[in-house]
Order: sequence, then C-alpha cells, then structure tokens
Amino acid sequence: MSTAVVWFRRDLRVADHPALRAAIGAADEVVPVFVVEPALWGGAGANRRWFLHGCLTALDEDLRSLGSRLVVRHGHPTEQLLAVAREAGADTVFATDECTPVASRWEAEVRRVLGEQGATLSLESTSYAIPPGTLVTKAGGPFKVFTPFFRAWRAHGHASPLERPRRIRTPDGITDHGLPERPDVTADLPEPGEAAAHRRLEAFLRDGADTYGDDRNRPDLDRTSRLSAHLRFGTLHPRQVLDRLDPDDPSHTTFASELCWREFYAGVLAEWPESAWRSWRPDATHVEVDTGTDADERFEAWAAGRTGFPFVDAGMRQLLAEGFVHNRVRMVVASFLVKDLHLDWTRGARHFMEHLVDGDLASNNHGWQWTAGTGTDASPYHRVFNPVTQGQRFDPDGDYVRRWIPELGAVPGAAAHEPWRHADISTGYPSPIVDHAEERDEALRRWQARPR
DNA sequence: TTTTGAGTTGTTCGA
DNA sequence: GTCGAACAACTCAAA
Repeated sequence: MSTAVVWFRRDLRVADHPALRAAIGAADEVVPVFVVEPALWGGAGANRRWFLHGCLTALDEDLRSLGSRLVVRHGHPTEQLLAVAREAGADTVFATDECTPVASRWEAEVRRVLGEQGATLSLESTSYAIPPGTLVTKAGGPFKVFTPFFRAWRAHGHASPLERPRRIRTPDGITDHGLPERPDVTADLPEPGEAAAHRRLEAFLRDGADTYGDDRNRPDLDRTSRLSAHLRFGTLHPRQVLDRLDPDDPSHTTFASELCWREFYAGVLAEWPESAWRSWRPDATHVEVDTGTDADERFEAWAAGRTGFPFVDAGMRQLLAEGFVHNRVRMVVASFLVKDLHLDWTRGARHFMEHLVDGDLASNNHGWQWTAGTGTDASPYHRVFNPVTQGQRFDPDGDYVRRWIPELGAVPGAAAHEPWRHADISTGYPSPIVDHAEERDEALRRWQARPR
C-alpha cells in the first residue's frame, strides 16, 4: 500500500483540485492535512478565521462523504507535515503552489526538511488560471501594465476544471489535533465552504453576470459576484468560474478582467515580494505622510465611519458589518485615507486586512498602491476621487449610503451625499472632518514636492 | 536602439 | 447642463 499526503492551504475544495488528483493517482491512500500555523492563524483577523473555520469544517464533511477525512494539525508546517508523512508512511506531499512570499519560504523549508528524510514536496498547479510568472512581455520581463497583461492572459487561455474525485481512501489512526475554536464575530459574514461557493457562483451567473458591465460599479444595486472570499480560500478556483463565462459576451469579459486583476497583482507581488508593504514606485516612497495624534484621530474617524462624508463612511461601516466592501467604494475610501487625510497607505491596507474576509495580500495591498499612486500605474497622481461626486454618480438615489448610515435615514434621495445641506434632518451625523478641495490641493502639492 | 502609442476605475475648469 | 481639454511628465510594451 502506498500513501501520499495532500497539504491543503488556500485550496479548500475537493473538485478541480490538481494536487488532490495527483495524490489519488500516485498512491493507494491519501491523507488530506491542514496545518494551523499559530502566527498565521493569529494574524488573520477574526472574520477571516471564522470563514476559514467554516471552510475547513465543510471540507472535512466533503472528504468524509468521499470516504476520507481532514487531518488537522497545529504547529509549524515543516514539523507537522513530516510527522504526518512518517505516521502514514508517505514519501510524497502534494500541495498547490501559493505563489506568495511567505508561502514560498514555507515551501522551500518543507521541501528541504522532507528531502532530508527522503521524501518530496510536489507542487501541482496554483490558485490562478495562469500561474504567476508564466506570462512575460516580448522583451521577456514581467508585465507592469495591466492592459497588455490582460491581452496576453486572454490569448493564453486556461485549463478546463477537473472532475470531482469519486472516492478517497485514507488510512485510520493518524493523530488529529482538531480545529481551533471558532472565533466569535459580530459581522454578518458569507457562508463558507465549497458548496456555498458554487451556490454563489450559480446565483451570480443567473442574476448578475449578464449585466455586470453596467452594474458592477453600483454599490446600491449590489450585483457583483461576491466570490472574492471563495477565491481567497480556494473553495472555488478561477478556472471553474472562467469555464462558465461566455468569452464573446462583453459583460462576461469585464468580469473576467476582474479575475485577471487578481492574477496580475499576484504576479507583481511574486516578482517584487518587498512591494507587499513598501511602495512599488521608488520615487513614491518618500511622499510626506502625516503622523502623530491628529493623524491618529483622523485614522480612527475613517476606520469607524465617522468622517462626515457619507459614501466613505458607508463603506467603512460596511467593512465592519460584513467583512466586505464593494470594489468601487474600496477605491473611494482608500483615496480618502491617502489623499484627503494624508495617511500612509499601509495603515489603510492593514485595517482592510484585519477585517476583510477576502483579504489577500497581493490584491489588497496592490489595490491600495494603485489608489495611492505608488503602484504599477503610470499617471495616477492627479486622480483624486471626490467622495461626494463618486457617491452621486454610483449611488444615485443614496440607497447605499442610507443602508449603512441610519442617521441619514430621513435625508431623501441623492441629498444623502451632502447631509451638511440638510442638517435639520440628518441627526447625529458628523460634519465633514476635512475640506475636500483643500486636501486635494495639498495631496497634489505633496506629490509634486516628493524627493526623487 | 529608437520611436511611438498608450496607460482601470478621475476631477475641474471654462467655453 | 454638457462637453472637451488640461492636469506633468513618465514608464511601459511593442514595433
């Protein structure tokens, strides 16, 4: 009897799972393992831990229905994988390549330690339709601009999803530490697990995909896919999404481009690992940012949704309430932190990572860098979002704003975006903490004054 | 090597 | 109210 280990990480599904498929093909018995690494688990934020816990529970149920089960271990992946491999008598550990700086370090460590024992780590596929680093420019270098990358990405095509396995044989008697306690959360979070991911996908294909091109920027309509958390934890693979889209439908293509942004930024982070928390543009590193007590107070107002700008505050309150923010609003609140409050983008990125269920280092932090003007984009400095006109344009009836800010419940229609004009009926809502026109000029001044 | 066209998501001003 | 131009100058990708 031969045995293989499958190391689950951000690929918490059984269908379309190349590493699982490879293990089943290579060995008679398969031990599916998830290692709870204390530092990573502790750093994830309660919302993401809650969702992860649910995904692991669902994965265990799915595996049991196939005749297997999920073995959960706590500690360093190197020690724990080695221990499981020894217990099971396995000489190969199969895993999905994560393509992130931290994961790459773990993989190298696991590969080395297994190698010392005569065992191997076999990486199969990635969490992306096209593995980061695959696509290069004609000059052979990494892409730094999205549009040419998107063209190359579309032309390259992607693999078809794999079938769900019918049966998985797993040996008895492997020690299991069990899952950590499920954290208590106050937010209303999405349903975790592979089955929920597919229900979400089907709902989007039915109700949102055909109008995505027109409606995606409308937080009041809420017709985006809401698949981000599932893509983050791999309860769904982008292959499985792309497989259901019509490449000739412009609306579907717009949605595919959003999946492509995820892959673009994964490639950028893999190429420049240090850009996770430092400005990608060298000349943007030293744009003056505010620190100190005043800056801290502005940050707290932003984080709590008390800036006095309804579109910004609605987004920040949605983040706390749902662990999710509509993409359009993410850009507006990020622009506000960086260009109206003059705070370092990493403060905002860290706050997002704390609360977002879909929090992904590459997408989140490079999204922030794009807004801050420090990332892979050529000319963003004069692109300062106006929080009022953005609200008026993308939430034309004020519905999104009133949904999250009860104090504005009596302010009708688009007037909710300018409550200072209706102070008599907006009860208890703060006045704007800054003057947007002045801070916009200040942001432009600081950018132009940056040392180069 | 040099050149050329283009660059997610915007705002403001003035005609 | 609508529309086009300006907002600096730079970097990237491809020819």
